[in-house]
Amino acid sequence: MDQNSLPPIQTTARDDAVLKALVGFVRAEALQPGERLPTERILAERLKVSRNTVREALTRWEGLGLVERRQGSGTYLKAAVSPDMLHMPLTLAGGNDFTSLMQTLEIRRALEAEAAALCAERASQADIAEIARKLDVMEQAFRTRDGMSSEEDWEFHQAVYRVSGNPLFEQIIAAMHELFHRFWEHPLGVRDFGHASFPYHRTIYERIAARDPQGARAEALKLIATVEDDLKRGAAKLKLSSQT
Amino acid sequence: MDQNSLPPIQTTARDDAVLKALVGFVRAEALQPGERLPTERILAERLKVSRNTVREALTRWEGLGLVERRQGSGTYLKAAVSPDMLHMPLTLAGGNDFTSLMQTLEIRRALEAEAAALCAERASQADIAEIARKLDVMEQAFRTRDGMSSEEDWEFHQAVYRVSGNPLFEQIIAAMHELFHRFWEHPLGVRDFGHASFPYHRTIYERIAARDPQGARAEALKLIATVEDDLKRGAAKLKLSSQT
DNA sequence: GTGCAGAAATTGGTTGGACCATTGGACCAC
DNA sequence: GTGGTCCAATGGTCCAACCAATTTCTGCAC
Repeated sequence: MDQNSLPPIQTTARDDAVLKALVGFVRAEALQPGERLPTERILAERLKVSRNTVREALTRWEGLGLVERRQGSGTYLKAAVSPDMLHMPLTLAGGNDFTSLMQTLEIRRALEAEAAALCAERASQADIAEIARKLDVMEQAFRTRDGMSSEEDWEFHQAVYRVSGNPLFEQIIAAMHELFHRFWEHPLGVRDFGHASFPYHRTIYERIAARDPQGARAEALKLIATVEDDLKRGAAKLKLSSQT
Repeated sequence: MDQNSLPPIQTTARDDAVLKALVGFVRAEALQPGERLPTERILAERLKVSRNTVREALTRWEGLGLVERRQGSGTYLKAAVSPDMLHMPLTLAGGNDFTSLMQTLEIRRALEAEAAALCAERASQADIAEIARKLDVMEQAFRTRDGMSSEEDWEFHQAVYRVSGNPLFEQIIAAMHELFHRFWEHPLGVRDFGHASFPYHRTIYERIAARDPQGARAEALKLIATVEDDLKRGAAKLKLSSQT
């Protein structure tokens, strides 16, 4: 017998129903991220459920990053919602040690290479100009501040992800970026972290502008490789200093 | 001044505290996935908080897939927890249409290529033998059932992810696989879906066994390309049939 | 009128207690 | 054994109140 031919039935799902109603409300009112949604008390009254149930539902959304609650102020939409949303909560074991950073970098290498390749395939002239702009800003910041242009660097990469035409790239990387933010800032005490990766930003851009997916992929791989080297150098230095 | 040197204080964070206490409990009791954790009432009493607060905390964990609640039975651990867990909830807009599947495939292509390359770098002799075993099972299933060896196919890929040495690959892909499970089974009505990708499983294995990261990466890219072609064919067929 | 301190209303966070719905085991009749 | 009934345990929901943070309003001094 096919296991799937007799799925478990669904009897009650109050808070799920609340969330579905809320999705409908957001769409009906065309709420944008940042806007405030009705208070818990009003929702409870309108939906004819207890405030407690509303709170459980909102807690779910908060956990998924869809909504932000501010005591005394209200509950605010943080991201666009749609009826056919798919949730993919990932919980990664491991803290901010060398291994975890390395593993994160491997994921980033995978996504970065693919995003650069897709970007080279799909970028319009306007997209290419936009990326060029971000690159200029980044290089400017790099020269004036001599490195540590992490904010502008991030914007350049974000632009590449966006132009790739696949929002999943940006979402996944953004989630990781937020998690490891502190460490991208001061990773293991290596002062010139990311210095070596600088020239590859331009080469990636050039391959994208030349509509060369394979080339863009290769340059992206090189960029991440330099970051990995930096990381290894930092780890080695740490190990050395801890032995003294 | 460094923004991070003065983090906002935590006046109230009851449910977070509950979760932290729960992490401690799980570790202290060495609870394994599948085991039951204390009832909400007991937790509330022990932690000196209201049962409602406990429920909100558990709702968070449930949303993250860490825990499963069964009414009348109890709350069960669904995944390993650790103090330095990192949560990365992703919500993907768009349903199970062609575009979404295509975007998912692009992510998979990125990760698959990288995982195969890492696998080729790091696999031990035992690992290679394990992958060979999965490959044999898959090819066997393919021959006897003439295609549609999705379960065994999945196990082969999982083995590659595992041997890559980076658990993040397996986690991310597993989450996506679960989401799109129904569609990997019967994607857009294409009966021989995945047929064309069959030979590349062996070529990937061969490149891994030969310790050839670049080759493994290239073969993995080819494999996903065939799946993408299948998907496009299916979409075209659908479009055609909807026009009649 | 303007500015500002303090009161008041609003809103999410927490509490305690109650009841409902489901589960799973114990027990019993057949 | 099979099938039923009962019962205690457990998660799900509800209510009413209060706490804490925030926002808004009010009224006074100038």
